[in-house]
Amino acid sequence: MKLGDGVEQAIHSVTMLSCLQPGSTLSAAALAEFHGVSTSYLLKHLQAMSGAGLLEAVSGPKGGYRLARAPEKITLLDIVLAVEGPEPAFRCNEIRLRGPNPYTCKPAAPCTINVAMLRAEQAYRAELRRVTVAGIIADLKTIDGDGAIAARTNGFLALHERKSGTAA
Amino acid sequence: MKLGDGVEQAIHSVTMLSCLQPGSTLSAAALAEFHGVSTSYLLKHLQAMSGAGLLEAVSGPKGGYRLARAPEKITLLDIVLAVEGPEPAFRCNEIRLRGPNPYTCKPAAPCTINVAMLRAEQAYRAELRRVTVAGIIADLKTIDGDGAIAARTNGFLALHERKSGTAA
DNA sequence: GAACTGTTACTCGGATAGTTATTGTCCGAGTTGATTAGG
DNA sequence: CCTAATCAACTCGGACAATAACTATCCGAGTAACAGTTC
Repeated sequence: MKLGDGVEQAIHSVTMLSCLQPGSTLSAAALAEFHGVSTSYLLKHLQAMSGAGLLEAVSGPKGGYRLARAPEKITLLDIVLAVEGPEPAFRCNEIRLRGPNPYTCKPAAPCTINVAMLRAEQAYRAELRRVTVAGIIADLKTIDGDGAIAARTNGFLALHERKSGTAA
Repeated sequence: MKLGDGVEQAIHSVTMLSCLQPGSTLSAAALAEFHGVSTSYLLKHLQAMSGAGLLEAVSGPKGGYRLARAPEKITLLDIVLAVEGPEPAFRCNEIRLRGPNPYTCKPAAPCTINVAMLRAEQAYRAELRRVTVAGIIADLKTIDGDGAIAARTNGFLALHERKSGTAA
């Protein structure tokens, strides 16, 4: 039961990408520099999210990443599944069927333990599905009373945002 | 987001231990043989649960493991935490504080992302807390119409159960 | 001066090593039961 | 025949390798901007 560190990087990156103006992009190098993490490793997760349809990648100079959907349409679950993979955390190996005396044929009876674990994980995912990137930004603004966080983000974006005229 | 295979083994072992009569024990070797897994590796998790206060270990010949509490008092969450460790799956490394322009001092504002992830994990744990070992057995009996599963378990227990007169 | 073309530099993308956590295994300490000698 | 000490075997407990996953990195393919050239 451990999530990789890449999940945090991915969520923060998406959060930051949601702060820039429509059509603009931000390079992976800038995102990595802002968060103080490895550029190449962050790229790995950005690519995963790009493949999952969460982000759009723009090649060439003045290129970078940009959100493929509105922040209201991106949930934490989308990000976690894109980075960590869609398979559930608990996978039943059916060890009850192994051993010296396996069931002759019992395909109809599901493993009760597997059902319980999957139900718990569905609750976990449902909770993550309730949180959107837009909601995170809203909560952040509520906390950021003096605007220090927003000022820092905007200051960095002013230097690295790519207002390429490719779209809109 | 992946749980170790040991969790499944641990839950199945606890479920089986709950089927034997009060005071009796079952050796780790028997549990491993029944489930067709490595004995030494299963021991590792049985020890963890013993240290967590879920199981009681009896040394010497005719020894083995036995439940330390009633099946109604043991939840899936207890087992998962004992095996996988109590630390949460998502740990915030505060990467927002890193980078070229960290906050000068902002300890009061919590990381919104961390809060959301932890809340989801609490939902996950709450769901696991609702499921007790006794409940699993009850559900199993409901499914096991012809009694094939119970017959197999009882047959194995008749051979390997240790009705040591150590306790009650 | 404007348009076209070639170059160039910058981007993402996937394939490649290093490190850590998980899985699997082994041997030693402790304890109980049986055995055996003595009363 | 009963009792007690001794022996032995079986158990759990923690320390030790092998494997897989995660982390970090490098180089190549592609693309858009820029500079130079030509009309």
